[in-house]
Amino acid sequence: MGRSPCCEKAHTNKGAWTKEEDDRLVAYIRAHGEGCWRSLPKAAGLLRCGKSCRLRWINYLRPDLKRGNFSQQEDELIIKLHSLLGNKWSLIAGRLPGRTDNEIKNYWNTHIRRKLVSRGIDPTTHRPMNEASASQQSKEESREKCPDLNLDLRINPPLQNGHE
DNA sequence: AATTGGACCAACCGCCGCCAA
DNA sequence: ATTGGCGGCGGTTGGTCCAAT
Repeated sequence: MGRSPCCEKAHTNKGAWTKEEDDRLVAYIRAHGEGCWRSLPKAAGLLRCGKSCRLRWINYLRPDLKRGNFSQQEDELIIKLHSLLGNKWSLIAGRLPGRTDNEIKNYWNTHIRRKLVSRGIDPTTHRPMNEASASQQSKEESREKCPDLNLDLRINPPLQNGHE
């Protein structure tokens, strides 16, 4: 038997969020902060599963989100970080203030991947298409190529926005 | 004007690691 | 030492928009 579902699916909404649901979620988190996602929906009066609330908040409702087009600098940074970290979107997002892992993942898949391919660069290995091998070595090389990048990755405490 | 195919993006699914019991 | 619940992550899907035909 698999693990039990994270919530009572029969009593939860799915799909796009309504304005009212957004308002409820924002109001609740402003008042109580990000706490236990599992119990949040009930406490906030939402017919959603906790995971859905968390995702909506992190990817869309958080007040510190930048949104809008990616700048050229962000573009280059994502490519550099991806060459070093691979598909570790959350780590990459941690280096781009105001951007979410989901947003970066989408942006990578729709824009950057194609851009690299059109340049003849393999988006997985970050090497010219005709030398698909030696990906491990490439990581070491790119580390040397990007000494400006602070790769001392660490976990920071959550931003204290003083949930107004 | 209608159709269609691709691009984009929000949201879901399923797995994994951590940690408390 | 084991187990089950939870949060978090990456992959994927599905709906919407828009440009090309």
